[in-house]
Amino acid sequence: MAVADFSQIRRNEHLPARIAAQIGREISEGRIAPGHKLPTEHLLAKTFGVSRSVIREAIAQLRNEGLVETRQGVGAFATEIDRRQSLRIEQDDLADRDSFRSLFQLRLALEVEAAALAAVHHTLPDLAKLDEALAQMNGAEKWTDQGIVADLAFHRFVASATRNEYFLQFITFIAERTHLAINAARAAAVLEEIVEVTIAEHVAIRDAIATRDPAEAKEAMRRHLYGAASRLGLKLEML
Amino acid sequence: MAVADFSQIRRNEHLPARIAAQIGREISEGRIAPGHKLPTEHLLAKTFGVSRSVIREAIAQLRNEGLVETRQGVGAFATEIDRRQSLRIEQDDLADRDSFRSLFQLRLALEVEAAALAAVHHTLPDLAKLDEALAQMNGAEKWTDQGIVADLAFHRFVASATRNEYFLQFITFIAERTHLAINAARAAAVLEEIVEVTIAEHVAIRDAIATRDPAEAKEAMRRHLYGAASRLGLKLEML
DNA sequence: TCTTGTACGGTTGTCTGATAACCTTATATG
DNA sequence: CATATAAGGTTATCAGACAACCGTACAAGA
Repeated sequence: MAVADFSQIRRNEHLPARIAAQIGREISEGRIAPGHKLPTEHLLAKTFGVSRSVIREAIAQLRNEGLVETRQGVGAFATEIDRRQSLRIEQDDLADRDSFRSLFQLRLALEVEAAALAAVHHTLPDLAKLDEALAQMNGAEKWTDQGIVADLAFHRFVASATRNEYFLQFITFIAERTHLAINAARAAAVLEEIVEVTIAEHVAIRDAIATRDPAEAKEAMRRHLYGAASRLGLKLEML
Repeated sequence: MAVADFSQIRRNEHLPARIAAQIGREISEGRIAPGHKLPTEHLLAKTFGVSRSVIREAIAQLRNEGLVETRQGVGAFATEIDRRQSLRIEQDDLADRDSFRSLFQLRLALEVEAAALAAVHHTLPDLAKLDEALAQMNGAEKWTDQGIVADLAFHRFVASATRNEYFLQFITFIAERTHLAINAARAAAVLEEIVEVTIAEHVAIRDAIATRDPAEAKEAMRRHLYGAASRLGLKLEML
């Protein structure tokens, strides 16, 4: 684990990223209202005590996120809300237990529906992939990340079997975020329990999908995610 | 309508955005594999025929998306998939009917669950906001965007009443994307039908939430979104 | 008085060149 | 063989200049 610790040392964030984060916060917390103009690049450079090109790189980042739009000769403006082009999940936010639970609750909604869609749309190669992931879970040694990798793969294959690209993107993204957050919390004891107990739950999901039973697939996925949340000490709502 | 047409003229995209899009495509289409190194800034500047600072701004954008990570003195690398920090929905993709239906199906899963959570967690001010949005729907003149604005507000308030920040962010984002796509398709005739027919459906959602009945809230939201999809000519799956 | 054209000042977009900081590899030394 | 140093290459930041664009003010003409 010592080597892993060193690899987790965080490189300092570059100036443009830090400045973009600050300006982004000003905008998302309402201190710069939508449609309003940002200070000029020259003034921002003086204010932050950096060169203008650092400011330009920061604004390029914000522009890419859709938080800011620039007009040559005029200035940079905070956009109206509906111009935002991406959804971000800040990993640091997930260190907060309530935020983590909130994301897990949202993941539940998506994955339960995905299980039902997979029950309808899966193909034989999809089933083979699920079986492969199950086999990797069975072979996973304790105290390693291998069980988690197999778990992520299982969920990714379920999402892929929906034949819906957005379910695949969203579920893969959210599942990875939640697992990264679990890793960061270093709940090593929880990892072991997850690996052992959830194999049966994953098998139940696989079997419900294979028998093309959407209601049972939903139920199996629900049981699995509630179980996972419970093992993580999270209290989800079953509605 | 003529004035509106003129306001839609599109500004040329700046060089860094265009270059970031090209490099991003190379990465997402697998021609630059995860973990592999990009050409140096100097070489990219020569290849694209631009200055190095344009390249740096492009890379800053890609870095912000998590597609690329840079190491000073070494180079820029395409990231492993799990380092991607945001979910994007490209508006152009939603011009494709199947993609639009896929996103709508995902929206269904989220909004149905949100209605149930709102039934449990809403407050009196939440109900007042829902009523306000309903009043705006009633007052909306045909052939304007006002009905859509009220509809978006209604869904945003439902999501807010879940008391779950991620439901709020995700639902707001997806609802706006779908409405922008509808606008872009200029289905003016459909707009009128949406505004008139769906008020009753929204009222049913509001009432189920107010009576704290999660199952009924789910059912009401389901009927609303299936109805909306049907009016848009989309065939969703009810599972 | 109203409309059109021009000038001016300010701001963003891009370019050029330089140095700092970092990383990797090769070579020298004990 | 292990450690230290040098060299070369690359990114990160800085500074300055000019191009392109925009908004406003003012002048000229109808």
